[in-house]
Amino acid sequence: MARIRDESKRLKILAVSRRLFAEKGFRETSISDLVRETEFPTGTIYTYFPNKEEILRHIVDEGWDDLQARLIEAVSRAIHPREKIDVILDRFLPELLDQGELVEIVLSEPEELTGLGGKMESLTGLLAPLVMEYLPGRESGKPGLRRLKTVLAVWFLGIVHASRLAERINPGFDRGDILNLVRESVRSEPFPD
Amino acid sequence: MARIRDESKRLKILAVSRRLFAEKGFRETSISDLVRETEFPTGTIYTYFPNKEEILRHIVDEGWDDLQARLIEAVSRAIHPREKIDVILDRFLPELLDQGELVEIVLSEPEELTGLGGKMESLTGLLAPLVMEYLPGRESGKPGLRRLKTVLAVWFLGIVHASRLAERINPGFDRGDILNLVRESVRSEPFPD
Amino acid sequence: MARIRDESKRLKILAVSRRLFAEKGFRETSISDLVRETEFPTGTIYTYFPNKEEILRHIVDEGWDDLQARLIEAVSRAIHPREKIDVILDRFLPELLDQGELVEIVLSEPEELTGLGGKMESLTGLLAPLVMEYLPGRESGKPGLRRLKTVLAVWFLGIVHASRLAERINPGFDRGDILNLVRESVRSEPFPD
Amino acid sequence: MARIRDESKRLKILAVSRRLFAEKGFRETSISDLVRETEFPTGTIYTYFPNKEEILRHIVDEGWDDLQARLIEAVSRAIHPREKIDVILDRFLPELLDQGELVEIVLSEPEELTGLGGKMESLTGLLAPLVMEYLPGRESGKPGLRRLKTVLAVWFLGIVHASRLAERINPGFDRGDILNLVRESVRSEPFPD
DNA sequence: TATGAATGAGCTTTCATTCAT
DNA sequence: AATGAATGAAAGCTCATTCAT
Repeated sequence: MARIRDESKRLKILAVSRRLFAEKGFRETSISDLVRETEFPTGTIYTYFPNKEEILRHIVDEGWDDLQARLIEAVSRAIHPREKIDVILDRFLPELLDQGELVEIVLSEPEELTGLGGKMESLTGLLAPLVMEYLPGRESGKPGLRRLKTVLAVWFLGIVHASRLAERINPGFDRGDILNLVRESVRSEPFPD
Repeated sequence: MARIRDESKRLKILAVSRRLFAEKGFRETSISDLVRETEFPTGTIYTYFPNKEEILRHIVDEGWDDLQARLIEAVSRAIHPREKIDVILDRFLPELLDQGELVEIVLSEPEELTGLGGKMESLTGLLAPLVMEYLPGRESGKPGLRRLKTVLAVWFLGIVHASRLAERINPGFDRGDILNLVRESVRSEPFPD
Repeated sequence: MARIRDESKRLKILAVSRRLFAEKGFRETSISDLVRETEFPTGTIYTYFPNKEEILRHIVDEGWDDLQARLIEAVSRAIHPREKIDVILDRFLPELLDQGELVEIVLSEPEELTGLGGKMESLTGLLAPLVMEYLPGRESGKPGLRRLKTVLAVWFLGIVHASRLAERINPGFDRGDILNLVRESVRSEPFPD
Repeated sequence: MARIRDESKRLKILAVSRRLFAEKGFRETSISDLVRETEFPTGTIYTYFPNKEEILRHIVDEGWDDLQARLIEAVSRAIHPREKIDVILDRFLPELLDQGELVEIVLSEPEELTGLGGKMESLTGLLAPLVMEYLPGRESGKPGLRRLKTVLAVWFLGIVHASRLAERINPGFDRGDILNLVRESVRSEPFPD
């Protein structure tokens, strides 16, 4: 293996693959598609990645890690629970929905390749405490963890999938509508100063 | 006359394909997989369907039409807005989430093959008036159509996708949690007698 | 087998097949093409012909026999050598070139199926004596049989193939030009009263 | 660098294909026939040609171009009109008829694949001026271009087709007879010193 | 090290013919 | 007798990966 010097080639392979996997699908994209679009020889692709699946895994993992790292960084800078929620709604979510290709891939390709489940759990683990802290006390008390996980999953997947749909066809709403909906839903909860 | 077209064969091809498409994916399932599992010769598959894509389309369309027909029938029997919502929450939604294979396929395979967008629009068109009627008057008035479509899409896709996830991995919640969440969310809206 | 009653069906199968074999080629025409175009069920085709090759053979043989029979009939009615030649040039040849589909098939499909060689020999055997009789005495004597066969074959195949070409593409001449050429070539031979 | 493209493989594929296409026909020859006879794996065939049709096109085009190039070269070296005609009759024509496989293919396979029409027009365009120059003045003047094209086509196709026939069956004459016939016919035209 | 020709199992689909009804 | 569903071998072609150069 040895350290591969030309990082720009590696990134180009990832960028081209991400575009093609999102457009045509993973199975429908052949290595020779990548060869044509990157203008790298076949052998070069295999110098950077051991096989096609590994390219997909890197796209998803690096994309996700990047997104999550930025989320963590931004959240950690905020102090009040409310600020943290603001960061999630106003920075993380738009950034996430901007990654149309990544979203498309994660939603279409098999769990085994994308590890969507695990990623969602890791995200949930991150968000749950923040949300819990943010939620006002109620008579009936705060929701349990199980309920919280369910809410987060349904909303997260709903948002992401709806956004993907809005990018492919015209379902009568767009990404902005989705973001507004989420923001208003979250903030409509009565919040005690 | 020659042998008569055997509907049970057609159904077996559809059932086996649905299972395999859901388990392994459409592209990952080969015609010879279908041949092995149906125990029909290749030619027989092509007697009933002109090509592989058409099998998928039939699975999705017939499954969806069936689901929607039962929804329409049940809703039309209910009288009060609230009853109609009950029918959706207590009959349609569980039935939908019971169709794990169908859900898996519709969520994973390309829009061109499943027509998910169109199906969702048709469903939304059906549900929107019911929800509108059900919603209580508010000061700020009822939500606009655009907002309603967004809500319905996000919830629908979120529910369905979360349920699919719960079937594949263990994300800390199950289908029951999802159904409860939806029911309570909908019914928590203050409803005027 | 038994005698098949419906001659009109048999003829329709032959007519449709002749058209399709000429247009697309024998191998490129499938039995289901014939089924579609005749609007007969598959089984019916096989009631009239034992297999696809036999259809081709019947097209060629019946077409050729018919042509040749009319030639013989017309020639036998003529008395003088010159009249016989006239019949060939002015009746047989135009009739032959009118059978575009037949010509196309005989020229494109394999010898084994069309028996072109044998048919040409039979035609040559018929024409040679007529031409011999027609040819004027010369100092160097009349051509030998071998030479005559060669001439007849080259001319026959050249005429027929050129005519077929003129029907498919535009080579700068048409069937009329070919007929004129032949007539003038033959008649330019000085002919003693 | 990787292995270098092996021209000898390409030529072997062409040679084997030419033989099989001529013997059995294009449609009747399968890729696995080529695999068996070349002893190359399937993939290798497709390394050198994108599909079966393209193999045929290369056979026909390369064969024809070669023939025509040699004709042009030889004719351009001759000076007097008569010499040019001699070159055609004594070098080009025998060379052409020697290419039995090529002739067989060009005559049997569909125009769309062989481009016979176009090739004949190109040949005619080459020969017509030479013949025109060669032809003696006559009272009635020289033949028009249309007539000349017709003659050339009928003779060319007749010669070639008759030669092909003589190679397949025994029609009572051989290639030598055809060549003699042509030479004598052409030269019998009274030619002014 | 970088390359791209080589590989062959596997893909989807076709189709002439048969034969149960 | 008439039918058309059934058949399965064989078609043309693809493609992820390897490895000789």
